[in-house]
Amino acid sequence: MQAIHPTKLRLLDAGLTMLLEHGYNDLGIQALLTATGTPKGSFYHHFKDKEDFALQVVDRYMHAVHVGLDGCLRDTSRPPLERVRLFFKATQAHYRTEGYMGCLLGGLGQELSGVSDVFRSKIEGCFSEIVAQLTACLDEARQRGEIQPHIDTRGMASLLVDCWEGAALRSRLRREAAPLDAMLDFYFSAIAPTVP
Amino acid sequence: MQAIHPTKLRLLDAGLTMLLEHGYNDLGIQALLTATGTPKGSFYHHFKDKEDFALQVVDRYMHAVHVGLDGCLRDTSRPPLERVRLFFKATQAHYRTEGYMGCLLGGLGQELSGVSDVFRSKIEGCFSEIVAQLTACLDEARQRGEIQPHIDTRGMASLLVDCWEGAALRSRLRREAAPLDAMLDFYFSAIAPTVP
DNA sequence: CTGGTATTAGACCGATCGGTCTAATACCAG
DNA sequence: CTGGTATTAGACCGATCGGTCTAATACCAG
Repeated sequence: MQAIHPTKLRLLDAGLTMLLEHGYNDLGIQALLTATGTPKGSFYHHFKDKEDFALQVVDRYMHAVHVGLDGCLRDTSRPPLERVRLFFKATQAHYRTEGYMGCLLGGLGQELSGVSDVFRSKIEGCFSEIVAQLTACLDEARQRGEIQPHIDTRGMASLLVDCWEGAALRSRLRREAAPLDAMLDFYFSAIAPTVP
Repeated sequence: MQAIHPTKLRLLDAGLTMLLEHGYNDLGIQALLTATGTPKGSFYHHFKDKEDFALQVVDRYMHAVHVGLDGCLRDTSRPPLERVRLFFKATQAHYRTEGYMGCLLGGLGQELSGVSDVFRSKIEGCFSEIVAQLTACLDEARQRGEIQPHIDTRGMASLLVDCWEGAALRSRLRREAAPLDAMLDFYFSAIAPTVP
């Protein structure tokens, strides 16, 4: 594995924050260069074009997501459903540090999927990777009898991700965590009702 | 009530479709003018600027939403929960006619809320209008005992809208209705479980 | 130190952006 | 028909966009 050149890393890091705030079309290359003190030649040395850059930012974002998923979902000291919930609570905590700007995948997905099949399939691919990880954990919950045996775990994982993205949008609009909490409470009480 | 000038109407109608597909920043004024055969002078006669235009497109979108809400939710021949569900099924049918491009509010909300407080509060205002209408209908369901009496109807209405938006994004990414159906099935079976 | 490659530096490019402006024309009230 | 206003028409504007290019410089292997 080749180390990432520090200049490239700086651009990708700034790109994540700036893409989250501005989206794709409102983010000018020049603004990125000014913010990071990078000359234009460096940018086009490390990236083919703006699209390539944004796709690599998404890759880095997804790398972080996978680290989070692995860290939470493989913690066998906790019951599987609790691990899933912890992952989303951790994600929520991360959103807070960014000022509740929502999820990069949701943002770019909404902005670009009508216009770019490259981004559309890229983002859809990211979501389905996340769904796959969550599905495995829900399967484990089903095996342990924590959720009912007839449940379609893949469908339930997909639903969870979808609803989460909706709550993340609302959280972005309101700049607060409440919609995320409400969504998680509803989902988990519905999937594993506490029997009185 | 003053009649809307036909040119303005043409621009607003085309704007709805084009904003849904392209989003705000990727939609050029010139593209809109070419698509509608309108000279630039007309555009700036009817609209102060691009932002004013987009906000008026949102107003028209919301007008249609309110017509749909009124049409469904006031149909007292059906139980309230069924009316709510019918509203979303009708919305889903409308998405289909646009090729599953999702919801304009979700699209513009994601793209612009990080960068424009005008749009952020506008879109949030739209969502809370919808939530208010749905809340009234859920209240009616609660009165009739179709949902449990302790339920926070406003919270449940807000949640419904949020999850719907998430499912609409996924539907946009996948260009199909499945995520919308899955979300509605889950929500309604959770809020009013069919007792075996 | 030497030579070759990776990277930086930023001037420069055409295209397009949103928006302005003036003159021509359509429309409508009297 | 007349006069005044609403609307159309599109040339034009500066600013900025993403991207290219060449020369200078940094870096690293031998």
